[in-house]
Amino acid sequence: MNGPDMENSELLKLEEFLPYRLSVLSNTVSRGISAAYVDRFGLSIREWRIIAVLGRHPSLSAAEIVKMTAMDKVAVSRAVARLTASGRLERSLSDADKRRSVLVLSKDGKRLFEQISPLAKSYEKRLLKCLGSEDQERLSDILDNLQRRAKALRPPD
Amino acid sequence: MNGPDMENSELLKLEEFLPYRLSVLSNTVSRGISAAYVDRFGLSIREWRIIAVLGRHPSLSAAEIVKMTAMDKVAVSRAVARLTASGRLERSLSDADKRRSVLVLSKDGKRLFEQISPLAKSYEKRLLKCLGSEDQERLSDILDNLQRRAKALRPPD
DNA sequence: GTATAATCGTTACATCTGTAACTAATTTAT
DNA sequence: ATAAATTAGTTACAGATGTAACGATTATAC
Repeated sequence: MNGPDMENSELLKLEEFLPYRLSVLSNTVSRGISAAYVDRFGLSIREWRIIAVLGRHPSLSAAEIVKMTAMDKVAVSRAVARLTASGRLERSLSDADKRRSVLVLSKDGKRLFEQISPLAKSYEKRLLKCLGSEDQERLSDILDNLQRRAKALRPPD
Repeated sequence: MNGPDMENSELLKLEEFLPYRLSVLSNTVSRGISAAYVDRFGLSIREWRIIAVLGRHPSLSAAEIVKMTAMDKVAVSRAVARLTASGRLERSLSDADKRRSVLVLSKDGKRLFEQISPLAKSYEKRLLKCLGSEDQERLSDILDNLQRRAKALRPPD
């Protein structure tokens, strides 16, 4: 080894580097989604996430949304402000704890969730069509493992 | 179906939605990398990508870097400007085509690449430790397929 | 050869994002 | 009961980002 045709094995090949590949894939997919449906409704991806969470779990506080969306509290605060301003969300204060907000989709917000959900699912379905059903299940498990692991590997918040 | 305990199958469960899971995973991993080594050297992830590409492929133009990094040309232009300013990169103009730049790592840039490469590989190795070797190979194939597919699904640039 | 179109990279502008600082409300400790 | 610490959410600021417009150069069409 270390002769003229060694493999240079210690040097990184970006195109094979898992973090890089995940980032590129995630960006490609996100752009596809925006183009496919989120843009049309004047939503950002983050606003859409909040709609999606509140669509299935009404009456969450901002802090609970933080936990369920992997967004930080500033991002949630801003997205909630925009959604409230555009009439998709209704915000009130908790009686028990006057710091806490109680967030609920408005009629309009619910309609949005019901309109976009099937589009999102259809996109996902088309995306997954390139995999056999066995690979689909395997992928899901792998992603769970990687997520757990990645979380453990990074420094505490 | 459609009774009180229907599965609501047309409504999206964010936590199971592949694009969402990819985004969360990619962000977690990227933060881990930044914290683990990129930050220490005063590099952004994008600057690091350019270092990595030029480390293995010297004398690229900005447009070629665009193709190899999935970054857009503005992002490349800005990252190259910073890397040049900080002495990690040397920029000259092509003789044949005076629009084209010719980019090469400086001595300092090369050293950076050689220092960070093993750290990056080690991070990747630790991340992948949660998967068996069979799953690791499977994952690689799956990501390739998904990337191709996601690219095909989104509107032409 | 000249006009037109395409390419390379940068700049300008508006928006988005992350970090830290902040106010207000609640909890904990003493 | 009061002081200190914690929690919820917002705001302020600096820096990052995406889109569009731009100047400069080269390629193409006629």
